[in-house]
Amino acid sequence: MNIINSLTQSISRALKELYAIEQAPDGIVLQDTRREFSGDYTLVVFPYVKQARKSPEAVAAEIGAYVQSNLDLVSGYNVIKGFLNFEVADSYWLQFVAGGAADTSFGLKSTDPEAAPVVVEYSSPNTNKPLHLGHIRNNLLGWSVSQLLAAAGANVKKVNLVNDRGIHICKSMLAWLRYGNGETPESTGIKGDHLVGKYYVEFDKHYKAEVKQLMESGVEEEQAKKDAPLMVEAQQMLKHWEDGDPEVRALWERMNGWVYAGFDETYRRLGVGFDKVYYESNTYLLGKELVQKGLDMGVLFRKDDGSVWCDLTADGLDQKLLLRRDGTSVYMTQDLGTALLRHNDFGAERLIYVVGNEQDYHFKVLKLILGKLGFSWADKVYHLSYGMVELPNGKMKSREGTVVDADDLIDEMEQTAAEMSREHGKNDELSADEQQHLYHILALGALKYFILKVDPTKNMLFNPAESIDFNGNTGPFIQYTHARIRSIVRKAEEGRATLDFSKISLNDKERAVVKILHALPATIQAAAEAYSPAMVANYAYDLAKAYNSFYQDTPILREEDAVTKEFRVALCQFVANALKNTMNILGIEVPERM
RNA sequence: GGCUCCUUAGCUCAACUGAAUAGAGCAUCUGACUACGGAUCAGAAGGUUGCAGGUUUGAAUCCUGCAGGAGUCACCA
Repeated sequence: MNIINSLTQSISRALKELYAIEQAPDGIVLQDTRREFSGDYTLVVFPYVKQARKSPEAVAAEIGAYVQSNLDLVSGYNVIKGFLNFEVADSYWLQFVAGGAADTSFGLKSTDPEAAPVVVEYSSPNTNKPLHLGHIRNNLLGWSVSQLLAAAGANVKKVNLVNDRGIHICKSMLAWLRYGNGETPESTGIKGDHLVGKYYVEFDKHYKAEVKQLMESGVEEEQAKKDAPLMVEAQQMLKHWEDGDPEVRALWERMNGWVYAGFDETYRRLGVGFDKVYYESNTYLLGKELVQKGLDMGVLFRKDDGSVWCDLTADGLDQKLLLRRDGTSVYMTQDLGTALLRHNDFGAERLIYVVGNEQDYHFKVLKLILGKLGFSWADKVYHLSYGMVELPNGKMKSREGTVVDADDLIDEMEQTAAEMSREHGKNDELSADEQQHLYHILALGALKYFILKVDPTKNMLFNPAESIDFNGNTGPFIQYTHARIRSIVRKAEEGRATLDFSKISLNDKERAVVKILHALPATIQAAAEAYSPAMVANYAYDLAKAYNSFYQDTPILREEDAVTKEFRVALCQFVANALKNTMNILGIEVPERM
């Protein structure tokens, strides 16, 4: 049994027997004893002193004595003010290592494929331009949270909702017709999504010129923006698209096809994927029936001009439009529809949307309206709201050319990784292909770790010039630690035997590593509850750091005592497995050598 | 302007639901290569946790006010 559960149960009994305090074991919080004090786990007794009617020192001493006499695994305790520090017997740690070292899935729960799934939507790109740094955070988070929830036992389904229709795509299409000269990804060698993005920019350029011209001839800015011939034509094209005009549809399919090929390539390089892909062109009409239902139920109302609204003023919000006066739907209408579709498709236990915090308001409203429409599962909708990625000079702005392109960034990372590897690496015997693969996983390890180690809810700063490092608290640091361990374990592989570790005594560095390993399952559980890959990333770093410190001044293969040596090799193996599993949750591969 | 979120070392980030002297990395300085892999390790220096109050035995964490920043408040998505 887990020592922490044993402790909290024993403490719970102690509180009851000594002071008649009813405190369930779950409610008792143990924290890791701070380094400067001796002990492994600490109970803060202040919350109980009032009821116990004794001094903090007395309460701590009495609980300590009770627990030690009732739990063999507690080898001692000490009291400092109101802090009761428990010492756990080495025998417990040794048994833990003996049992877990060879468990390649340590810390990971198995999933029941029959369980109601947790559906995670992420990525959800527009098809008019390539992916950039903001999308990278979204994709890495979406993938990692999916891995994390799966590691905590959830049956995860990853979905993508591609925004493949709308005025923005028509802009690219129109510009391509006008100025494209029949260019294709094949004819130009330009990746499909970038080619389409190029024409989106091209549209904007010519459109701006038209607006400027109109304004110079005396038209108001707002009117000019509506009247510019290119905009009028794009609107017409959208209408033709909605009417199913074969020519427009054919062009749309062709250009979207280029974009999908480009996206697939970027997804592949990022190492992310989906169980199901939805297309907005199939779902954008959904939701209208829901609006009708809402009208019938009386939770929505129609204004004189025919538009339909939901009144949320009672919830402290405004009125929200759900159907335009021409009867067409808006974003919210579609999202109501797709939520229902997804709920029906999966019978989901939870519907998670990985979407930036700029849409906090949207999701608040979405949940409210779903509730008003009578869907009991409205509270299963969870908006995983993440912070913006900022650049040193503020937000990314395509007009100012400050957008960090996803493909460019990966390219640069791979180049840097290659340079670093040639400088430091021990991979001369690798083939050219293997080296390329290594550079790739190091590059992505650095990038992914850099982004995922930050609390998802917080905005983060990304400095392209100097942000990504390969030393210190980085992905490659952890990858390096893994490679180094694997090197040791490979060398130790001959003549390994299962020996009885029970006579060993642990040194401080060993104990520190074992305690961190011991905390892995609880860490994954807590991280999953918080939807925070950052907690996993920080864990992996703590473990690697503690291991490196242990490694530095403790002989392993050089150790002469066979049992101690075998124990240390087992500990190495254990750490390697834990690093591999935690990095895998982050979507990061760990190499055998680097 | 209304609402929401944020502000921790020079910089980038930690600190689980309030707990002991607020921790890492980068940058700076000093040590460790006769190596189980130095992409490492050991150490130094660096803080009035934006400011002012309050609650509490105890506050970076909870409450109020203020300052600064971000987001949002579309018949865009």
